[in-house]
Amino acid sequence: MDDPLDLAFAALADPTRRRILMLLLEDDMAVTDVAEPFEMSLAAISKHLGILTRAGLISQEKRGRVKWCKIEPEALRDASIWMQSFGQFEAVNLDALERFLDQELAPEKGSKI
Amino acid sequence: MDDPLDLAFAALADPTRRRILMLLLEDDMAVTDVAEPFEMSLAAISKHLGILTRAGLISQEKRGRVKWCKIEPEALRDASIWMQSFGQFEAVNLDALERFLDQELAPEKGSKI
DNA sequence: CGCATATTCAACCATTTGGTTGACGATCAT
DNA sequence: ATGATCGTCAACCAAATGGTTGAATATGCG
Repeated sequence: MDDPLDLAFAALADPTRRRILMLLLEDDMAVTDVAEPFEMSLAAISKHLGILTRAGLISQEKRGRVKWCKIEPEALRDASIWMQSFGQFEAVNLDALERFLDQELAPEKGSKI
Repeated sequence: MDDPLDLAFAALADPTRRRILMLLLEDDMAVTDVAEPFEMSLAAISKHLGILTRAGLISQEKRGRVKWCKIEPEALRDASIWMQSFGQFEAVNLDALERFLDQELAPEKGSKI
């Protein structure tokens, strides 16, 4: 029920949350700044951040009135290891990586990040 | 909405479906045989298989009255790549990564992206 | 043909999800 | 102290999810 893999995969299943992770890959950010590129209420982003936090994919630390969000790549490892158990995924092939990044980063390029 | 990654991660988020994938890792199986270890109706398993199929994680081929389910690692690869990009490039500044990829792919890589 | 097997479909149900809005508690600046 | 900013909470909503059951559709067998 509370299998960490459930939480991690479910968290990753939402494109907004994956975009958030991509943002945080660049730098730690305050909640408000995370929300800025999205056409969505701050409360909605706050919920997404809560889901990412519960999944262990990010951590949040409050300093003053600002809550800083930081990516926690370790949690991704378990999910990654699960997939490796299929044995058929060797090293990342560069073309595939490029295709992925092109697709995933495209929305960010439009905005000034 | 129809992002393949959405479908793949959402499919992986359910423990029943992950168990099904583990089963299919051993061998191709008929729907009924997939369902056998689960305390759940056949219809429920059939739905799960549909979700896995739509996500591209398995394929189903009907031979006679039996529908054979087969694991399809390709879709898992994209998801795996997505996660590995965090593990591997966590500390890399994205600009640098993009510059690296541009440089790596710029010379006449006739790939249609 | 007639029956059993394999699988899906359709309708239904409870719960979860992803979003909204408005009020609220903290914290900082003047 | 006043007021602006940061973020969450609570209540609500529509839609999706994961399950059920019972009927329906193929297909194979004797």
